[in-house]
Amino acid sequence: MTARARPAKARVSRRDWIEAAYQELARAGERGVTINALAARLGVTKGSFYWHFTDRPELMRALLDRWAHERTDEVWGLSLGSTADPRERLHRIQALGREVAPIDRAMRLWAQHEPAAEEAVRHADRALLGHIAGCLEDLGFGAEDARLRALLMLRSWVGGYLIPGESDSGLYERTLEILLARPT
Amino acid sequence: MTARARPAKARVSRRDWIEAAYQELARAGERGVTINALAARLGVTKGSFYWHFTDRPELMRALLDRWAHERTDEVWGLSLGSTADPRERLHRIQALGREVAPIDRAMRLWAQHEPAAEEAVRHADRALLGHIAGCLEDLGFGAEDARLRALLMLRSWVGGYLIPGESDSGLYERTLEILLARPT
DNA sequence: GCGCCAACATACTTCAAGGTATGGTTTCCG
DNA sequence: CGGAAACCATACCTTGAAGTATGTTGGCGC
Repeated sequence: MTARARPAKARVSRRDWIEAAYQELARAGERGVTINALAARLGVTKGSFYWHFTDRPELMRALLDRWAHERTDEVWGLSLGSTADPRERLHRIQALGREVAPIDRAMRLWAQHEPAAEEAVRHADRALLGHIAGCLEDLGFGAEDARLRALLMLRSWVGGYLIPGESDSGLYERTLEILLARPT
Repeated sequence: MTARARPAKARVSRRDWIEAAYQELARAGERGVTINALAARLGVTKGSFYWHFTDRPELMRALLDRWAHERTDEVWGLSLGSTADPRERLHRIQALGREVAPIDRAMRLWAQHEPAAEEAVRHADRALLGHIAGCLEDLGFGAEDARLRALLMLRSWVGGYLIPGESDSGLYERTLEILLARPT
């Protein structure tokens, strides 16, 4: 136990910086990740930061890595260790989505003006869409139709980030009903 | 025709500033709307800006107004002057969506960190959702179901802003099919 | 033809954020 | 114990954008 508490003499590791930045990214977006704010939060000054990192871009790259790995693990955890029932798996995806909403939203907003972040989101989405489409195929949808409905599910999901005010409880349930409705 | 060209001696009106800012907002987002950039684009300097406006927030409020009115007119134009066929009207909504995508996206991104913009988007969405739901009711959906499907349509629509890479042609057609599918 | 004022130019200040330079302190290791 | 390396504080520089203060000009009224 190598001194995890820090109330006394600060001493902050590189990982601590990345964690704090990650939290701040999820909370206030990319532009909210400022060196001074993080330093204050960690109880140190910029001197510490520029010891562990050469510049801000390096920190931001580390955040991309951290998110990519976390997201990979999450989708991985969805694939195994779960029921074989496709509907149940889709519900778990939605539940996961609600959990990771803050950081997911921050990443997607960041990706709007940062090619590296865009690439990370693109990559993560490819995996997630594949997983969703897999569930839909297990439910009997054709490959192309499954891909389309998976994309529609993702779009309606992240679309909520950009629509203020609306927060109908039980919306996800009924959304899933519609997306799983067979063409008559 | 009061001298619309400006290659010679600049002379820029307040409306010109708002127009240029509006273009730049749609192109590069809210943070892309800088005084100097607009001045260069208009062939003048900041001195002109601070003549017509007291500060930047005033310009941004003007942009909110301009967008709100434009959006109102658009939704208005959808209501009248159109076919009575609800499906056709939904198609026109989608077509309109493609047209206004840049400024719509910029507004929604801006609304993420600006309460005034959020309120404007909220208000515009309320009207648009009402209109879409109206079309769906005309197609025989119940009021609550229509509201839900309208929201789903809007979400899937704006969700595309935050999902990189995907741009399936003919996606809107098939999306509408799914959203209009009756529960079996 | 003269003044005057709207409309702009120029040069300056301010502020926040990233980044640098350098010196001080703690820790560990021989 | 002594010093080197890790770790951090302090003070400073730089940049870009907003905002200010004041000089300058073109055109219109009369």
